[in-house]
Amino acid sequence: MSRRPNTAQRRSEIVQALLATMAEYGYEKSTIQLIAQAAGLAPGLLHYHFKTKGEILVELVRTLAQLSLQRYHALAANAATPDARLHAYLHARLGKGDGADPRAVAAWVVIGAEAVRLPEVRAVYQEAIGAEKALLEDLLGACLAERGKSLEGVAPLAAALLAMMEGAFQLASAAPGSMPDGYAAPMARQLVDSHLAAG
Amino acid sequence: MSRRPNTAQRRSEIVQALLATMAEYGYEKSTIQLIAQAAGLAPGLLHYHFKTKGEILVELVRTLAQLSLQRYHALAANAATPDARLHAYLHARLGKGDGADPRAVAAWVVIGAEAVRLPEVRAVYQEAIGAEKALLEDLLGACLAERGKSLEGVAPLAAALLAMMEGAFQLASAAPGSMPDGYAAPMARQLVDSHLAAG
Amino acid sequence: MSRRPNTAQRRSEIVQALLATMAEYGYEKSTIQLIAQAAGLAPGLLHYHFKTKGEILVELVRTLAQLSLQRYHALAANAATPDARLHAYLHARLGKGDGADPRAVAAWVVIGAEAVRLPEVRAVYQEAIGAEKALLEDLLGACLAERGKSLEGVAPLAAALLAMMEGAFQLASAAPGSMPDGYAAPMARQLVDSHLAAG
Amino acid sequence: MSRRPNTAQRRSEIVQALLATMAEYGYEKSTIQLIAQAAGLAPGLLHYHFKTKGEILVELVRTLAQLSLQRYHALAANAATPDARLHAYLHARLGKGDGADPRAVAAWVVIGAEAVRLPEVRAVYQEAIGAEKALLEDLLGACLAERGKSLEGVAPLAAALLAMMEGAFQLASAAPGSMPDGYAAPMARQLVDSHLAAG
DNA sequence: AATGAATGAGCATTCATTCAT
DNA sequence: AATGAATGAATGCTCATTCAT
Repeated sequence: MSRRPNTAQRRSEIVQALLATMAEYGYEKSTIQLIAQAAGLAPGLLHYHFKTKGEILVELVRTLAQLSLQRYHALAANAATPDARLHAYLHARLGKGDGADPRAVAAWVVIGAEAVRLPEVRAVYQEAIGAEKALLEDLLGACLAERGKSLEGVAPLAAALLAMMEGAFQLASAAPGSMPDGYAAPMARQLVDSHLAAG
Repeated sequence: MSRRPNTAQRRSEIVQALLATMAEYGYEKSTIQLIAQAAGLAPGLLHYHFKTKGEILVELVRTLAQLSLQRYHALAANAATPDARLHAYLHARLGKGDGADPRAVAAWVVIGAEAVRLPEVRAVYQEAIGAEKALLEDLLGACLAERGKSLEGVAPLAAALLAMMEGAFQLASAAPGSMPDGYAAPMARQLVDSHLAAG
Repeated sequence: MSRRPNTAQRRSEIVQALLATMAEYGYEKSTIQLIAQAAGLAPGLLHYHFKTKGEILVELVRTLAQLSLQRYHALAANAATPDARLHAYLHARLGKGDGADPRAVAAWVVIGAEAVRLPEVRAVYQEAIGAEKALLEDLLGACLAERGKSLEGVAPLAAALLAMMEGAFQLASAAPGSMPDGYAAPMARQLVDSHLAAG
Repeated sequence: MSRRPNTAQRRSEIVQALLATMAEYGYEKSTIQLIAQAAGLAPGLLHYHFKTKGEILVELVRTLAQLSLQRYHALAANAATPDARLHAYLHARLGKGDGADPRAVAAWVVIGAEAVRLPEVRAVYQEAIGAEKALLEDLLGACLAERGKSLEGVAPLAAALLAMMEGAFQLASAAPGSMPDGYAAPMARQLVDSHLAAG
């Protein structure tokens, strides 16, 4: 008699389609037509499942943020010590292969720029950044605690590492040839290890 | 009887206007009308001085890259040692005040995202990043040489610092409240100092 | 074993929903989705009971016309003289309270404008206006006959009163604050009474 | 060197084009394309001279209101007595021929319905109605004063006449065949004359 | 009868670019 | 050099209607 809702499935398809187009065309040039085509759906249907194009973007931000956390948790499952967990984190975020998706990285860079001007995007972007920062502070704090050191400098250290990660995404997407191969994860590890040893 | 050309002046005014609008509206939403208004010029005049809107953007990228180098050179004028020059560089790029322009930072973030999809922008963006990276490698190399150390690891270290700087711009523009105040320049210095000491 | 059809009930619900939305949004902006929501029905169901949106409008015109006549007959039931019947009519159409529905009045105004351009609506609208005019001519004619006067001027008089009524609806819906409170029914009565006395 | 603005001229052309299309298609169906075509202009140009379609409508309301007053003043120029001026007014508003424009009447009816739902339209519509009502009260007041009568009942009388006029426009546009030919102006005159004589 | 997803044409609006003056 | 009007394609969004379930 009635028809089963399939909204969740469709919404996810649409968000994935935006991810794909945004990595190639940016947000503004990812037209509804283009996204619909990438999703294999009729254009009008996108506005049935999302009120505005901006809502698709916001959901994409949420999806990518969640994905990032999931990837860490998967890699950190077997990490026994604070240092191992920190390394797992840096590898999850900066390592190549193992589910690293250049499209997702490029889309994240575009999102970062949209967050500069779109309040709704900025809100969810900041939420994601805040969660990431809190996690990183926890990880660094555990490493410091194990060494019997003060937690005082943990906030700026986490901030600097976060910046390094975001910048690595930026440069990987916009100036790929200019960067050494696979520098990010090992270098981040070395820098933080030296700092923890010295501090 | 002909009046003297003021093209250079006008072009500069237009580029500055784009800088201003892009920080607030992004590139796509910085319409010719809006840029003209910000510059106090008639819309039609912009296409007299620039063939396309994209050309204004490319010139803006060049202008900002040049500005960044100038700021370093101004601050490094009195730096006598390699370490002093490196610190001057990090301060020039990450320090607050002293000519740090939030609008320019925001515009640079937007440019980074446009570089992902626009080949002409990517070209000049990579050129700027390449120059910055070369400068940074020089500075780091001099510090290592002074300590009698190998130059082997200089490329990834420069890359990591470059990433940290770009990421700091990103986060300063899109998630300002989330970051500790004035963390970037000191933390970058500490990390590189520890690394140079340990390496 | 088949359930009993409830088509008549559903059609009425849908028409009432259009009445409600049209008073607030007009006809064009009363979307099928909106009407369905106001009726508490699924959108698809509206096209099961009505072939097109226009058909709902036509049925609404008929419903309102019928309602108007019913209201007069209810109020005129106890009127013994021609003058009493005329007064009952004017009160039924122009009086406040007693079932006067501002939404119905507003909807009727909107219908009047749609009748300007939609032939199917104009047809039923004119039918309703014609019936109203005939009734009014009958009522006025009886008053004149009772006074032993000629029926000659009855048509323009009925037309003028009809116009006054329609205009009162218009102004009540679109410029409510501008009109004196409860002016319409008494003033119409006075004007027609003076005219019958003088004519 | 510079180009002379022609905005006033263009705006007027566009408003006239809306007047023409609205009489035939209503407001919602008067698409920008259609209005542009009626004005002989490119569609995009309409949004150069008006920010939104609604603004064109608002200007049309103002234009029609002004026109109505002008028509009265032209006809009343030679009226020496209060009664002559009142008759000139009724003739200006209800008389056929002499610049009576069926398209303007139909457009006014459509405007009246749009005023029900669009606040910006309602505002200017009410302003126009208010001005008309004030003028009518002045005219009626002068007639009463000349007869040495109280001005007490002037407000509802003006309101009733205003309603009659608006209703006459409505019926002339939506049910033309149903009304007697040229009934409105003479009948309005008779009704008000009887009333003034009797009151 | 009923549901809610799906379609696609149509809409107001935006905007880079052109051009007459 | 400069102005501001003009163009027309493109875009996000709306919506009556259809249809599989």
